Amino acid sequence: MRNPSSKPQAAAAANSTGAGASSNKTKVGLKRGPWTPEEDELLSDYIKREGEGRWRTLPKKAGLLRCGKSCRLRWMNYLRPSVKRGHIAWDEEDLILRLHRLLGNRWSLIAGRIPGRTDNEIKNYWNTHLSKKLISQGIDPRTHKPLEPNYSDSNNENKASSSKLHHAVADHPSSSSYEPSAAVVIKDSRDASTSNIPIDGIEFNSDDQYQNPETTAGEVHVNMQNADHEGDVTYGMDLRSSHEGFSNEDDDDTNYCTDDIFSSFLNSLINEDAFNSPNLLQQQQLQPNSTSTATDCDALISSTTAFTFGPGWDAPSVASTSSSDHNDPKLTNEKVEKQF
DNA sequence: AAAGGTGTCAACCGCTATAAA
DNA sequence: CTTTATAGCGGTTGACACCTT
Repeated sequence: MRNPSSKPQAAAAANSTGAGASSNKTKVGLKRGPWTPEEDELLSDYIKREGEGRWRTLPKKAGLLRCGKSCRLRWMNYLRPSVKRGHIAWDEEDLILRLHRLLGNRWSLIAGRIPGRTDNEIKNYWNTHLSKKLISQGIDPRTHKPLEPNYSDSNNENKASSSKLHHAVADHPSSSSYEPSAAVVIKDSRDASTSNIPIDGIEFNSDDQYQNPETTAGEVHVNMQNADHEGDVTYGMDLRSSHEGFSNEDDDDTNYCTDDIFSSFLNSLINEDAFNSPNLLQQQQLQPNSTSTATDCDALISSTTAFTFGPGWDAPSVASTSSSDHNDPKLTNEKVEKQF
């Protein structure tokens, strides 16, 4: 197995053909493939001077023979100072698992909750590690439920294009085949599909799921029926904004809310999820050698804007012993309210 | 030691959403 | 309303390092 931390330098140093590129120069003389240190420097210097944005014109101004898209990707996934590289810690992995269970293949959303990690990195990590890990534990990575006996067969039948075996486990489009039982309907404004998110103990507007994206666009209806807090809470949210934070410019509609609200909402879902998931508890029990501590998690979480977990998230042992507290939607709601 | 297989991940592709002209 | 530019997303590819035989 390769040392992941050594890869960036190696990749950056490689200056010939690149991943996904059949030739080095195509499309009117634009260079493709791995970035050289010189190109990285040009791009970094330019962005430090001029700032991000205007990607189409950036390469020319920066003296790069790359398309703007490639520049943007390189900056976002590699050169940005905030990008954290290296091994994904256990608590990060755990958070990815929880978020994937909630959100499906919404890599950008997941990445937005994990400081310093990019969607590409998380997607790769999921495809290469976590999905296999779940399968080895008898868990369907698409649904986070126990695998069906014929999982592999049906999965392969539905494969459309990937020819590599190791891609098969990752070949689960975010919504088309992902049909958990429960139901948060999250409509991505960019996307005609919806995510159907399983959350035990919370009932979510199940009538509309998958059927009518228009009627549910941008909204999550949460009906906390088993709580002291009765009545519906409607969250309108632009999921695209999660990466950069909300603009707060188009909040004419009072139903629409800020990133903080979405953050809090998601936090509450994660907390709910954390204490209602046998799979996660099982997984946590499978990590006896984990060095993760509450401090680790605190450090991770504190660096995220408006991202506050309750104490029960900190350590698996707490989750297993005080789950009743964290199943209490009242507490979850109080945490949400504290955000304001 | 060599060949083939496998795993990893940076980079690419195609597509959609949004804003501005 | 249409067109164009820009930004961003998820899925996929392929080079390369490592592993196994």
